[in-house]
Amino acid sequence: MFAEVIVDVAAKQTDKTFEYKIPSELKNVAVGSRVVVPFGRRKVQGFVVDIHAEANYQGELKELSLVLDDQIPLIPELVKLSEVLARKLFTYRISILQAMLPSMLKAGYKKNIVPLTDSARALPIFNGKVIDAATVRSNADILLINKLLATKAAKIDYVVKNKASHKKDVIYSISNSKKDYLEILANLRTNAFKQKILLNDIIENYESYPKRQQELANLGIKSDVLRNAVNNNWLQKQEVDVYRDPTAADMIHASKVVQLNAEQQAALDQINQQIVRKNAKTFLLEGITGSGKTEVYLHAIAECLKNNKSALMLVPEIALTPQMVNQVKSRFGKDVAVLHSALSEGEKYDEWCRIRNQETHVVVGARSAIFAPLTNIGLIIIDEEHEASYKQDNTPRYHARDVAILRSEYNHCPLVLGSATPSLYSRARAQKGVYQLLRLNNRANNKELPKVQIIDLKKAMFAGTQFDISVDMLNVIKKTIAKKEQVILLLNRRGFSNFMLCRECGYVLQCPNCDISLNYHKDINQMKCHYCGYEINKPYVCPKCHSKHIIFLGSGTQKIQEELINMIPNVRILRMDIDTTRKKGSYQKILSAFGQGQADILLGTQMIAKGLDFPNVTLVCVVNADIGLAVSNYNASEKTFDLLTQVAGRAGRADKEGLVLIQTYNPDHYAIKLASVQDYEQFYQSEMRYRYIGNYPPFYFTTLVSIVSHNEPLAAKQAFLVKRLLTKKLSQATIVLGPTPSAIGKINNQYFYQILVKYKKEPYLAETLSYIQNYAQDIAKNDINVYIDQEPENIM
DNA sequence: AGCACGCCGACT
DNA sequence: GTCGGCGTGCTC
Ligand SMILES: [Zn+2]
Ligand SMILES: [Zn+2]
Repeated sequence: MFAEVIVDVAAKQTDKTFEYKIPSELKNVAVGSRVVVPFGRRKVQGFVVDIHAEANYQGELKELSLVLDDQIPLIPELVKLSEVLARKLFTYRISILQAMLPSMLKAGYKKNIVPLTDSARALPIFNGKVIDAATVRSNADILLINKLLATKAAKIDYVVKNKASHKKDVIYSISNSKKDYLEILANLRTNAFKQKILLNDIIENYESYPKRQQELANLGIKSDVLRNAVNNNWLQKQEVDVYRDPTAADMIHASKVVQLNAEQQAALDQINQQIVRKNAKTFLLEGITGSGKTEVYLHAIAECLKNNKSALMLVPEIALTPQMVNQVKSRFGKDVAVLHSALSEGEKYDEWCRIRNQETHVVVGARSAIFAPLTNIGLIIIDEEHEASYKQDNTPRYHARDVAILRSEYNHCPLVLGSATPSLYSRARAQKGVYQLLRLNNRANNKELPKVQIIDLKKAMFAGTQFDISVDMLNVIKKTIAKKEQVILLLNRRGFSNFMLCRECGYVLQCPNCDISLNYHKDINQMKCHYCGYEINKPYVCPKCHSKHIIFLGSGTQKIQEELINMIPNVRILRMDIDTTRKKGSYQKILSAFGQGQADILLGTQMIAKGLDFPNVTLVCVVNADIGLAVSNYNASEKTFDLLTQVAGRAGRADKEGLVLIQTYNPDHYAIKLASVQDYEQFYQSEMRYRYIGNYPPFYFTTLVSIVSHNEPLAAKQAFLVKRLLTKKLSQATIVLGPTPSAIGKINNQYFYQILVKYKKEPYLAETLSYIQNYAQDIAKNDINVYIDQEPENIM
């Protein structure tokens, strides 16, 4: 038998299958197996994507070296999907396969240098042992090793390291009868206290064996006693795999099923019908904040399980809170797996294994969970489908929604896209009938909508010395805190955080590799580049003029925090932005501290718009609703509307009236006006008009072509050639914009030139783009790369 | 991506 | 004569 293998070498030239002979001693080789194969001089990891009886390749065939897992990691659906996605996204198939699997299944590579002769072994560098090639650093050593290799006194061993391992627990089981143990106990020496404890436990808790080593240790039985017990055949020692379960300790109470209202029930009926009929239909569930979308999801999942099918639910990373997870687990218990970036690598791998071994049938997770190895899927849900985080912002640049559609087609199951503020893309598709629109117009528990007040900053008086918080806003904040109620304060700004400025010469500390300033990271006391990862120690004098008068400009939230502390005596503030949430789990920590009333104000960037509902929050303040609008991105209005609608939903509960204050310089802008009355449908109408006039999505599809080189003139020249090619090959109606140099000049010493293609129908686009990628490879050989991003999030 | 091979200039 | 720099080509 012969296997077609995709090798773990991400390059254009190796982006194809390589054929290998399957040696008869390798059992369990199947489509989807993770294997080690010889590849040229070295060994690499690979994935079997096809198996056939006859050899296709004309030349000499090598054999597969090794199969790496007991359970075949890739299900056939994903093997097939990887091919489709690689083609659609213009990336290497191996990159897609890696993205589909937990990072634990990524190979590590090592080169060992093995001495072959006695004289070589005797050299101090070997000291009789094999050494790692990476440890050979000095010129003298490199020279020596090269000599040895040339004279065959040493050789290089290429090793593929498999990280995947299960946590092992040691358990002790019993094989004698209770009577036997009583006899053993009777014959023990009088001073064998620990052995007596052990035997008494065996006799008293006979049924609860086998026991884990830890449990026995808790009784005071140490390993020496256990070793003795094993030697005497009282106990048998075994190693078993256990799953690292981060939530094992949490007691989750079964919750009772909530009765749906008529509107929810009607939506559910539509979804259930398609689950039963096994129809790959896409629904857009448009439900205002508080309309109970989650309940509909949970009911649909229950229907799915009832039909012996599994269900996949995606939630934005930031909304994947313990509360959210518990809500699902309380309904479906152990049948739920959670794939979450806050888990450790091992925990992620174990959750993934539980899914792969079909031990759970409900998967909840963020973007990458769309590749969960679930079989027999009966329903896919994407909650808050408008969230930009569903699009991965590095290669492979897939959108979870697009992948979901492919998986729903493969599994013949419905897909539910849910949102209070659907993306215009999805809403427009629902309009055209491509998706079926389901609407929830009522708040499920009849909560009042909060009152929204817009503060016109053109006329407002500012409190304090900074021009950010108006007197009106400050007064309401003070009043709310005085009533012992809580406030959420949102700064609508991407985290421009701490950079170094010299007060003497005005120098801003920049990354040497990128045209962008370095950020100060308090936790590691270093300056770091967000684009290339470059790091240096925090300077104490200006690197340019050596003046000591350097300052580290705080983030916007930090400034406001300081101001509020000045203006409101004894105020307690929790700040939440990229600076305070960099550490794992800190995001949750801040939220729960605020929930427990440890602060009066939760101050933060966009990330506070999601997550928990705080019953004691009666005031939500948006400091600046305009920053989002000012960004010259075609979807700035949509993003602002989404954000405002979402935060407005945070204020007020059934018993206390909520108030939302929005400060803006554009009080008449439709995004702000309509968000204040939570009128999504009207916003949709207005925004569609704007998009139509501007030739923007969803009236056009977009593709961003980036031409990248270390050599700026080369990048520019090639970009113009690409543009000419595109204009020539694509149809008249298609708009080709650019090339323009990217906003940040260079990133990691590479220059980016971008071309935007807008099209309605372009049958030759894929062909043309792949032609361009090949052409770039041929013409400029080394230093030109062409990256393609379908439906980019940020365009001009 | 690595890794080797080969060609050429520079240096014992 | 040999070391090492880089351009070129291949990996089943
Ligand atoms: Zn200076
Ligand atoms: Zn950088």
